[in-house]
Amino acid sequence: MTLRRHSLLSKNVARALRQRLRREYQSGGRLPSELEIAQEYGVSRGTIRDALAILEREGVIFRRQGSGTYVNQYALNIQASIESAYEFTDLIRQAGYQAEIRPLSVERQPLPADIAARLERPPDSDALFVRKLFLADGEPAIYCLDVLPTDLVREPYQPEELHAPIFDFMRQRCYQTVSLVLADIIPQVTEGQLAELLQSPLGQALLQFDEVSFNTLNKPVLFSRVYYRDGYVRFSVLRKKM
Amino acid sequence: MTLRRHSLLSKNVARALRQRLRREYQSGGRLPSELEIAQEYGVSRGTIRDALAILEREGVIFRRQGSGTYVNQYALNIQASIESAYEFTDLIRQAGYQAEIRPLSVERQPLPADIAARLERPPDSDALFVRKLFLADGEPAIYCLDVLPTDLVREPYQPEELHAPIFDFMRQRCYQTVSLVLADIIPQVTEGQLAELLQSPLGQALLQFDEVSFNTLNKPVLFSRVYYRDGYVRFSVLRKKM
DNA sequence: GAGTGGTCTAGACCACCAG
DNA sequence: TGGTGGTCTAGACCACTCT
Repeated sequence: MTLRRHSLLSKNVARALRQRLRREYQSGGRLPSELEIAQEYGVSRGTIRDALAILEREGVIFRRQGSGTYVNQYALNIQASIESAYEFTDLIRQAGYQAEIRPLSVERQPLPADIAARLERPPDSDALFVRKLFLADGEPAIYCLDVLPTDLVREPYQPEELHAPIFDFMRQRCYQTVSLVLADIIPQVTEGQLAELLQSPLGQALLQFDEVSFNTLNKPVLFSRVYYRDGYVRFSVLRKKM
Repeated sequence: MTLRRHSLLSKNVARALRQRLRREYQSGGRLPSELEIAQEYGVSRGTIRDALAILEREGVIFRRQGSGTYVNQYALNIQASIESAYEFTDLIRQAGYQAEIRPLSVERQPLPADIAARLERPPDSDALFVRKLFLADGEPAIYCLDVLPTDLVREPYQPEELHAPIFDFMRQRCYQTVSLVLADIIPQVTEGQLAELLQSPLGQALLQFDEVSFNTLNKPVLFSRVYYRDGYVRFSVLRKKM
């Protein structure tokens, strides 16, 4: 069994500090010095700095050399950080709505050329096309098309399994773990079928994400095209100046 | 004078490695072990790990415990990483176009309530409204409105100075350094004035960024609303699974 | 079992900020 | 001038991967 110590001391401290910030520093303020925190948690200063680095990357704190470590009260309330790959249902719930999945279809089709190229597969090779709709308080909020090359599937499965999150399916039936997602952000306008599916008026703006997912060996294993209706889910980005 | 050593050893190594990757690892591959790299550069393993951590955050490499450090050839060619705050002209140039700035207007107006709230200012307090257009190969690509509270301006200035990047103006005339930008990503449709300005047909999709910039003390100092025409600049996001 | 990355420690010196 | 964060070192042990 994995020991608690390994791989988690700094992360544990980061988690503890994060909770403490939400409790005691809602309106900002300065943290104790790194040395004090280190002594308080009984770890070395380096470990504390690792923990603080995690929180700094999240934007939750910022540091000023010679002065101290401060809390960023604004970053505590970001709706959906674009850098974390959440499940869609989590996204919807975090935005304050009741989440629901509506499976639409599962088909086997040949890969169109553009998707084949991004998956580094020969064109017209066989793939699973899985279409799903995600509802927020009963209203369509997210439409998702997943394209999975058929030859990756290693185990037999029930069709219903494709209604669950695709990453779970890939782990269990393809032995593929996704570790990285490269997404293109594309503004889009509702038209044609999309209007019906999302019950969105023609000409309304949407956010389209074209995503390629890579496994731990950095090979592309999944293409996804996702449409977000504005209003239900909104993304925030934290840009740091260097 | 600041010594070369301080604050830069790991960043220097990161830069050197980044260049080396672009030269020698365009199609992926495995790096030497951390110990070997450390000896090669004559630094400790900890410093190498700091450097590799920078590259890993950029997505340029990924590591597999017990196996090695590998190059991610896909992340090398991202057009515009959404997490770095570039100048607009850089964005356009990186996309392969000739960049040009066209100043539109500078006005003093009272702050509307929604922007005032995000800047934590009283409504109707005075602010500078700076409007600019950025062209790619002569075609409108980005429209930008900057809203700067007037009381932040500390030094007299020439109107032309507001044609330069706003962050430069803030540093020089307001003594304000922006260290963090919080952006909301909003899909939008061309309409009204925007169509004329961007010379974009009505009903075309745009990307709108609503940004609040914070200074080093984490106080909001600038609101910006930016519209990107799709096609000229496209954003990519790298999502890491944890 | 040998080699890799992941984590942690203890100590040092530096640049920066504030009183 | 004392305290803070920023950086670097040398060494240790661990879990994981590969063969």
